[in-house]
Amino acid sequence: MDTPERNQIGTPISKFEDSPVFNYINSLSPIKPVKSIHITQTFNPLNFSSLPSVFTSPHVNSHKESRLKRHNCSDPSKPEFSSENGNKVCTNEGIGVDATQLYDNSAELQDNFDSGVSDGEASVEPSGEHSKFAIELPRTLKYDCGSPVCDPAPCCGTEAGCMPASLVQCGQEVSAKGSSECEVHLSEMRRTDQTKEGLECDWESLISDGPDILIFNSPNDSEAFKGLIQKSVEPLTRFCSSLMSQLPQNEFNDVHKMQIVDPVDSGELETEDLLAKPGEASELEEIDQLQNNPADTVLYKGMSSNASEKLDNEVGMYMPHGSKAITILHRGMRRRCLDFEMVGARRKNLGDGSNSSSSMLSQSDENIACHDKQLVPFKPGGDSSQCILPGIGLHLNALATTSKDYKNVKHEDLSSGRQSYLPSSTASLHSPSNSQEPFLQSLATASSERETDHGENGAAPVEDASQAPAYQVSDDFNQNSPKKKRRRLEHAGESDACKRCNCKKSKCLKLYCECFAAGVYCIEPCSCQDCFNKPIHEDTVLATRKQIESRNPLAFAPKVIRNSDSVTEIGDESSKTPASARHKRGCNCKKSNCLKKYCECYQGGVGCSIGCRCEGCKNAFGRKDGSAPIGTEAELEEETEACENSAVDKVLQKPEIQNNEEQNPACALPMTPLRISRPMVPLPFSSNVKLSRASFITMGSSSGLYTSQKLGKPSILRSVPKFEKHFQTVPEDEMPEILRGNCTPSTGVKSSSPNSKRVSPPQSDFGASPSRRSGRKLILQSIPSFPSLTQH
DNA sequence: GAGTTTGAAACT
DNA sequence: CAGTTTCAAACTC
Repeated sequence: MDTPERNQIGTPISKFEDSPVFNYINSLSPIKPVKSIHITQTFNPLNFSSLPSVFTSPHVNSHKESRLKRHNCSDPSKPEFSSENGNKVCTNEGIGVDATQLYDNSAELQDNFDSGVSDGEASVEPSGEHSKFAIELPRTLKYDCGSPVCDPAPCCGTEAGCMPASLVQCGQEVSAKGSSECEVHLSEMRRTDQTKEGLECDWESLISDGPDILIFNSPNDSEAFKGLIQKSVEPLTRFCSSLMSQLPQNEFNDVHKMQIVDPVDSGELETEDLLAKPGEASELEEIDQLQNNPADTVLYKGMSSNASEKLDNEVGMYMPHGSKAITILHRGMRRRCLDFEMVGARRKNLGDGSNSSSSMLSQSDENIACHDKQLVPFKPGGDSSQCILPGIGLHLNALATTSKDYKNVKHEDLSSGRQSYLPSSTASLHSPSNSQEPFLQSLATASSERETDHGENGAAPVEDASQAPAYQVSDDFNQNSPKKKRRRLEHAGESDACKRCNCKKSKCLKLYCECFAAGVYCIEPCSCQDCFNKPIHEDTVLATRKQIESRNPLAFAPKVIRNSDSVTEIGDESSKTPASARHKRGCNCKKSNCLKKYCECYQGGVGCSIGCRCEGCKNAFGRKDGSAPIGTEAELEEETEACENSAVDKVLQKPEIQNNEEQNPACALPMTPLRISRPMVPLPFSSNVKLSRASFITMGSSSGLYTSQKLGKPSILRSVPKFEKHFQTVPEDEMPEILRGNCTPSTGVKSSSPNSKRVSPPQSDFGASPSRRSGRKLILQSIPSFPSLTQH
């Protein structure tokens, strides 16, 4: 494919169509067309516009679904287009026509990429717009990845933790399939949310069936990375991806270096610089750097030679960034869903793993496991959610809110992660990474070294990472009794990703089980009996989840929605409820006065709202009547109450939490990347309930994420600040989204969900309230980063 | 560690 | 939709 096609890439689509090559390609396997379509979509700015829709969640899903169907019907000629493809196309919406046109191009591009090494060049050649676009995406991704912690951390020995979502997914997908397919899968995964169960099946089948070797085929790691990125971003076209792959790599490399040298500032500066210089020049510079930095090239690109083994490592290296970016988009979904789904995928891959290098799989698994473990904590919260993140469920939220002791959380996450065998890396990824960030930061230096090593020596890093946490793990193991667990949770941050349940009759397949509710698998530390919430019973878990979600679409959604302070200020309810965040459904406390953890609001560190049906509410975070103290007041109250109650934990922990939240916008805003991701992610999971909320994350799911960012020290996260702004705004959005989707009658979620009653109040408030509007505006603004890319 | 309390989740 | 039961966490001793 070295032929003229490359040159053509940059040329207008029309030319492609006319070109014989185009026709030839069309005649070729249908598969390519699909991918191409996918890619094309990514290019089209409209696609980005579609992203927002994704944010909307439930009702959005419905839209997408309808669209998908339409597309599918429209493209009967292309049997190859599975529902998945259709979905993809649909997501692009307005793009439809363009997609078809680009379709061919994309195919060509793919061929070129496949051919090999030339990718980057080819991608570069394309017109400035595309290239810029591609570049921007990577940047955005970086931002998303955002939290410096996450990025660096992954690189660090802790990779397991960091790698998480992106790696997990990428690793799984990549390992199992090819980068190209990974893209498809990612899109599918997104879609799955949107699409219905049927689609899920397809997705799974694809994963399982997917060529194991695509990765190997990929000329270099960059492609795999690209794939990941693309997956995350769908909108990117292949050549764009190629550009991204190069640029991102460079950037990433630089970032890593910067981080290593000066973890704190370097990251941000770079990101800023990149942002400031979106132009081609920057790209060229980056490219030049890559070329000039043999080491980097070796790390990222060099893989091609030794490939399989190194790929994993490299992928891990890359993935964090790409994955993060992706995660940002998909975080919400991934947290939980990823945990479960991904696990399944991974299993399949493992099962099939025999073909590809076992070593790679094992490594990826380890990484994933680590991530999962981290995630487990959560939150899912993201990162997965993730633990995603801490995923996003209560855990995630709690994590976000309670990010009490980052260190503690980290320990738990890590320990739990290691101990537990969590397959779901994706969901947890987000959250986990975040949660771990602090910890990672502490390890930063070591990690940085590891990264470098890692890039060079794939396997070693992983082992190191595993080892590093080991000591922590031991601690956790020592504490198995419920009380100990409790203490752990309390100290570590209750919510943190590692939730440990003690279920005896529910088999951990009901929302009674915190682990299950958080979208994470139970792990060793759990004292549950007859536990089915394990990867082994993935099918059962998924089925149960679906069932529960069918009853209540929001069942796995984060229970606590946090609004930014600004929003609260603006918001109508917010005025009433000082708390920055609100419990999704509201509590129903009657005896605890909302002063104990029996109260979900209190547990989540949020004030009670109108939606609460509690009696005698004295929630320190904010009373139902709105008298609740805001900010300092709340803290004071808490402290006083804590003193009264002699709840030492409360005094120590909660105040911190509040402080964290308020002080750190990111923290305050559950929105951390995870949440943002959530919105971005197609809640559509509806079909795949799994993905839907998980936020992880939280962090849902990806709960861990929140904490990480919040907790994350500025130094590491510095690069993040900008993101935080976006996120902050986003968080607001998130609430609205959740609420919207659920609340708005149109969404239908409400109707379906038993909780709709409870939910509705807050929703209505948000919807009507100006605050909410502001939230949207913010969202739009915040989102721009993505759109900006599209604009080109 | 055992027992009690509590409120969400699940069921009818 | 309301009421009841089940469940597991939170809490107390």
